Order: sequence, then structure tokens, then C-alpha cells
Amino acid sequence: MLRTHTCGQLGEGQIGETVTLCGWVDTYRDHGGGLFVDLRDRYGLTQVVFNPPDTPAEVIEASKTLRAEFVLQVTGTVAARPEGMANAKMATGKIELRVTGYELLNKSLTPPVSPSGKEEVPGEDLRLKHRYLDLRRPEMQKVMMQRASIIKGMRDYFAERDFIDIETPVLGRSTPEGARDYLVPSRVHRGAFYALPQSPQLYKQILMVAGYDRYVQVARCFRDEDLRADRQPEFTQLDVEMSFVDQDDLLALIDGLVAKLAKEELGIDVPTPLPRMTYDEAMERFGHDAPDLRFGLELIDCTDLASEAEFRVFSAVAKSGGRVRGINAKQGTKHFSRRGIDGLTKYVAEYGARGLAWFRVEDDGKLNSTIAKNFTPELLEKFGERMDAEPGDLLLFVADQYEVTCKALYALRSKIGREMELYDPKTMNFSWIVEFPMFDYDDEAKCWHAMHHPFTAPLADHLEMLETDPGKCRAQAYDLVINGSEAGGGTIRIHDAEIQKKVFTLLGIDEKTATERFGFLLDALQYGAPPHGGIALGIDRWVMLFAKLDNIRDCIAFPKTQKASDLMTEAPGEVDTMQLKELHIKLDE
RNA sequence: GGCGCCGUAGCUCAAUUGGUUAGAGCACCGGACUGUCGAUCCGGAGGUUGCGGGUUCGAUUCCCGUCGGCGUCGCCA
Repeated sequence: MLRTHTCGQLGEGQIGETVTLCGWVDTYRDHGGGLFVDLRDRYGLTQVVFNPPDTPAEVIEASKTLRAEFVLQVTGTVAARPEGMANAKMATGKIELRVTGYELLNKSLTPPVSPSGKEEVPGEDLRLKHRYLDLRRPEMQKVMMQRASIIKGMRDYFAERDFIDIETPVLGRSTPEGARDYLVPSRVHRGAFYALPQSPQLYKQILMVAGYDRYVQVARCFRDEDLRADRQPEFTQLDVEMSFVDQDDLLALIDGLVAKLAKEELGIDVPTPLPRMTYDEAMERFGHDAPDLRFGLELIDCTDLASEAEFRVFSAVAKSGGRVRGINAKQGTKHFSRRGIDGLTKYVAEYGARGLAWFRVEDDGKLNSTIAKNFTPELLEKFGERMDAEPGDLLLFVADQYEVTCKALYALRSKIGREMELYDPKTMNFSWIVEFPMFDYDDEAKCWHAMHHPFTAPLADHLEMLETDPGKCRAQAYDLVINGSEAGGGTIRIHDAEIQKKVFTLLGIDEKTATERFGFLLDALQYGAPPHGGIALGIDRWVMLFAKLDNIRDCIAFPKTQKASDLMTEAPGEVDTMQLKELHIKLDE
């Protein structure tokens, strides 16, 4: 070992000891007669002092060439700092290392991204290009360590409960369900391609058939879709599958994990079982299947009242099967000026809303707006009652098809909640959304799609609806929601060939297609498949939420940019024509 | 693919309605200094204003295109 201690380790207990530290020059302070260096490693900072009489003159002389991010091995004596010189801001601030000699292990160019807190954090493109410097920043190291701790906490939790960690292939076959696949051309099989897994879904079900009744894996997954602040093309799931369990067993298992990690990582007690809400209720009350439950501002239906209004925008929508729903921004008139409301109107337009109807609640309790003349006073009063209107409130309505009111009002609710600071961003909220629809209808293709995946089991008492009313059929599917983010999701799977056949029929997948796409799973299910189900947790998002970060890149060591490139390695890159030839690939142009 | 924001010194930013030689802090280089801790003081160097085109007597500023970063819609079973 080149060192005896780390830079975060020394304290008054080691005073008088001769020690050797290794680390990077965080800052240096040259005083002519001597100099001070704050030496950094991932454990902390220690002040090392090159001063007479402890440090020989020639060592002091040499130390004057030290610069930021040089790598040093320093040996010296741990000493208490002189009277009044302790630094309360440093964990090691009561002591210092009086250097007797040092070895320059390496030099550094002037860093474009400064790992010390001395310069402001540069733009993200530079941070990604010089990721080795960015990752050297204590803030980033803290997140990486927290990520490791969360993953270890998960692994321990499942290991303690007899789960077996089994790896599944990264090179698999493409199944046209779901997201766009990343493809890998086969050299051996001309014209054939592997696909990188969107999740180990089919393998883990096969493992259940194989009798490994408790499976867990930290699995890398790939989806070739456009990126977002909380979405990367490759991401990590904590993948779990169990046999001989029902939905309650699965949820209780994850409840325990949430409680454990919330306690260990954040020091908070999360009561279990976590609250559960059905999908239908979430859509009705919040307009979204992953509502942020840290604040209210719920959606309130006024379709019945709207149908009575002279106001054509309301009545026409109400009478043609649409919905008129609103939210009450409590005391929002102070926060949103007329101009601010115009801004909100533009905002909901991005989500397909054709307009935003609004009322201010005046001091006398009456609703006032440019559109108020289209309503009788009696009707306005009814709206006020329904919306729980009080003086100072701002009522906002969207009239449109149900889906549009959901999207627009969900977005509006999130924006207003954030801007009016209706919740403390530090608080954590965990909950389950359950009973997702089995299918949604594709208007363009005029067919049903599996909402989760085609092996999802319907609720036991919804079996008949597979034939009578697929749109109402609900699934044994559940999502874990943390602070309005989908942090995990899973289902109980179909293990009955008859039900599976019905689902395929409904999805328009004939026997031939089913065999082509996932014949191996259907085969396996015929050889004694146990009842089984599972869940996958988005580890990157967990870390993002636990670390209070606002984007997922900051909790991934080497993330991709919005255009899915790696600025450090410059991946993806072009390849040699020879490589393409071997893969039987010709490019256009 | 659509919409929006951004791009000026190594880094973070500034620059009047479009007007002289594009500035500041930090970093860097040289010097001074025996206790600092974002050390301080003195001096210096550092620019294809992302790139290409246009408007103009004159463009960092206005317009078009393009590249890149971010956010978002579509997309993401």
C-alpha cells in the first residue's frame, strides 16, 4: 500500500503518529516561506503543511511547483493545529500533516472541470466530456457511494430472503412488443440480429418454470427511445420474480424493502403497508398513473354543471361525451396575474388542451372572469361550491376528451404545485398504483394493445370481461410511485394456457405469430409452470429520488446525452468497412 | 420529427436601440510573502463571440441555416 491512512481518517487520535497519505491537490496556498496543501481523496480532505522546521528546505522548494490535481504521496507527522488555527468546516480540521517528504506520483494538466469547490460547476457537456474530473467532485462521489449503498441494501434484502441472483443474456432475440430494440448484427448468421434486452422479462418467467422460485438480478436494460431528464437508453433494474405468490405477497415484499432503504439511506420511518390506489382513482383524482401525492390540488369533475352552462365550450364538450374538470389553486390569484394565467393557457396547450377557462374568487365569494357572463349566477355558485371556492382562489378548467383533461390538468397540477411550493421537495412519498387496465385501444391501428405486456394476468373476477368488455378489464399489475415518479412496476403473470390464448386473440396475435415471437415461453409454460409474478425497480430513479437529484444523469457514472451519445468516448462511432463487411452490412448512400 | 432555452477567454458570466481596442471573477504565467484554509498583494498573458450564410457603413447583438448541450411533446408494452 502506498498509504497508511486516507484523507478523511486522521483526527486527534493519531496526533504524533508518522503517516503516509495519497491523494490529489485540492487547493494550495503558497506563503513564500512555506505552503499548505489540502489533499483530497474520496474519503475527505486533509491539510498537509510544508513549513519549517518540520519540512526540509529542499522539500519546501520542490513543493512550490505543486498545482491543482497533482497526485501526491506525502509522509509526515500528524500534529494538532496551532492555537486558534483549527478549521471547523473540515472534518479533519483539528489536525494537519507536517510533511517531512513527498513523492510526486503524477502531474495534471490544468483541469477544465475543477474537482475542488473552488470554481463553479461548468456546463454539463464539459462535465460529460471530462467525466473523470467531474466524478472526482465530492458531490458526485457522494452520489456514487449512495448508489452503491442502495444496490447493496437491495441485494442484502433479497439474499436474506432466499432469493437467488441469476444472470440472463444480454444478447437475446428481438420481440416487437414494447419499445424500440437496440440491435446487434450477427456475424455467423447472415442477416440475423440479436436484440439487447428491454428487460429480462421472458427469462425470469422461464426461471420460474425451471423451479428457481425466488429470482433477483441487478439487470442492465436497453430501450432505443428518446431521452428525458429521468430516462436513459441504458438503465439498471432490480429485477425480481417469485413463484407461488399473489399480488399481496409481492407488494408486501417491496413494502419491506422501501421501509428498510428509507430508514438506512434517509433515516426516515415509512409506515407499511404503503398506501394503494387504483389506476382508475389515480386518473380521476390526479389525471396520471404516477401521481405526486405530496400535495393535494386534486382534479374535480364538473361535467354535469358544465352541461347546464350557456358557455358553449363547456356545454358542447359535456354533451358530446367529453369532460370538464378543474383544479382549485388555493390563494392562486396572488400568485398568478392575468399574464401568468395566459402563461398557464399556453402551457396546457402543449398537452393538447384547446383552452383554459379560469375564475378568480372575489372577496365576496363570487366567481369573476371574462367568461363569467356566460353563466347564470346560480350556476356560478354551484361551480364555486363544487370547487370549494374561497376568496383569493384561482379556479382553472379544461374541457375536452377525458384523456386530454388528464394530461393537461396533470401537467398543470404539477406546475402549480411546484411554483406555489405546495410541498417540501425534501419529503418522500411512496405509494402503489394497482389494478391497471389490461389493454388500451389504439385508435389508429384499431386494435387492442397490452398495457403492460401480453403475459399479464387479469384480475380473477375480471376474466369474463376479456370477451365482453376488454377496455374495462383490469390487471394484476402494480406500479411503485415515489414522489410522482414511476419507480417500479410488475405483474402477476398468466400461467394458464387458456387465458393466455384469449389474451393473444384479443391482441390480434394469432397462433403462428405467437409461436414466432415467444414460442419458447409458450412451450415452457406447458411444462408445469407455477403461478408466478414479479416486479422490476428502476435503480437509477431510486438513486435520483433518494439523492434529491433533478436528473438521472447525475446518478449514473457514464450517462448518455439527450442524443444518446457519450461525450467522453464519442460513442456511437463509425466502424471500419471491414467490420461491416464481416457483418454483411451495407450502408445507404 | 415538433416546440422552447442556451452557446462570448481554460471555467463561470458581462457587454447600452446595432457603434471606439469585447470586460470581470476564478484558473494560468512571473514576482513578493513564515500559519493559511476560496490565503493575500503586485504584474502579465489569454478571444475565429460554436460553425456557415444574409441584412447593414458597421453584427456578440437582427434574420436564415447548421452543429452541440438542456427541457419538453410525440415516443417509452
